[in-house]
Amino acid sequence: MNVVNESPRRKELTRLAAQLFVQEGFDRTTVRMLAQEMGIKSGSLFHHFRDKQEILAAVIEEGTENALQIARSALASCDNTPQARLHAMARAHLETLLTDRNAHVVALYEWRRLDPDARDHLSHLRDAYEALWEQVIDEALAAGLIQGDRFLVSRFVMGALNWTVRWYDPEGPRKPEDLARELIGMITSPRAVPAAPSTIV
Amino acid sequence: MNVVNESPRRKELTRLAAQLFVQEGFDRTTVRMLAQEMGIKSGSLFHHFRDKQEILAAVIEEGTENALQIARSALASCDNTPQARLHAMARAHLETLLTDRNAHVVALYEWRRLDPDARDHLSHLRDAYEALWEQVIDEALAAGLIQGDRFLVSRFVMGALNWTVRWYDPEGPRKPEDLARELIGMITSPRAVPAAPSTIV
DNA sequence: GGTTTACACTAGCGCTTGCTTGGTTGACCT
DNA sequence: AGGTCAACCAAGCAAGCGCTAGTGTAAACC
Repeated sequence: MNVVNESPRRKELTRLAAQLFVQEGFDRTTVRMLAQEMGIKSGSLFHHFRDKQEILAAVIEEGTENALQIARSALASCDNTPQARLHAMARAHLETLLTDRNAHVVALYEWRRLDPDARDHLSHLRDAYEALWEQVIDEALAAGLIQGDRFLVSRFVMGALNWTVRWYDPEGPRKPEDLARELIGMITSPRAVPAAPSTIV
Repeated sequence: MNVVNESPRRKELTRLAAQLFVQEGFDRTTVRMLAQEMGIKSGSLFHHFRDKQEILAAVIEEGTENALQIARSALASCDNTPQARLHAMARAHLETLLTDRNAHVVALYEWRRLDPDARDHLSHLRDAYEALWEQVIDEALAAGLIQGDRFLVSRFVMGALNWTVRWYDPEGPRKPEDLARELIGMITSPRAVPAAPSTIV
């Protein structure tokens, strides 16, 4: 049995599982359904994963690690101003929700189906991601770009962003860039909003 | 079998079901667990509800109708300024999340477990509620209190508010009033934020 | 050439699920 | 006294569940 997400085969199976978990929900997705989607028989599934729980954990781990990596590189490559960093985080968050949508929907909706061990491990990953946000928001507060309580502002912002998975349509006219700009514009003082990056037409 | 939520007995059973659905999730809550929590045998449950699905629909219907009613009376009894109406809606929303927490958590997390008929009926209720929000936000936009795209602003605000069910602690120091004030303060221009109501110390 | 490894198969065990059936109880009405 | 009705119960059915056991096979390695 594979134990790490490194195996390409396992990675592909994880991706398929994420899709089914979104469609049906974790509990209603049976191992037989998973196996069929993967083109194998249900027994063969347990060669790749110890049990059904481990598939859920793999899905969430994959998505969260990607989000963390994207956010870090977005912060590393943007201007070093509070505005630019805030914008980069929002944009990175929304782009992750687009490219890794299934995994993130699963993470948001099925978190409580994780057993305690997996939840413990994965909450460290999630905390690392949220810490990035809180740091960027702290900088914006210190610069007077936004006002309010540090804790509440970060919760509100992450709530607004995470909620997008319930209504955002990737096929629609609005791009992640647009959403990010609008959100940052909404929470910053009007006079403080910088011009949009030059990539926008 | 009862068919309306009017029966007091059924209303009480619905309340208990909401609690279990939050604790365990809809799919993992068995009819035997529900029956035990209600102090009856599993077969007796089907005297009150046609099937398990109907219990879920009853829970969500109850919560949404309460939210709608509270929001309407909050709007009816507040000052007729965009600020006051915005604030009243946010506060009403958060207070509903507090008093009817279980039902709302179920509505947010288990919506997709509804069968198409129930979903159709309940989405009309939900649309009526969201229409209240969009109206109030339109007024705030027209008054120049906030800026941005009508659609996006309302989604962001509702996202921030709904997300509170994931982190808000009713036992903590922050009251719904505080959260509402902070959120409105965050999205409105600083100079436009009115003084807090006199009930705040 | 023999052994190991990765991946897949068939068959089915033991258990739980939502729901049904047929019948009982006790409060209330006429 | 006789009838009604909501509320409940004991028992169990058919279907589906996660997972295991044991086996086959083709490629990779020594």
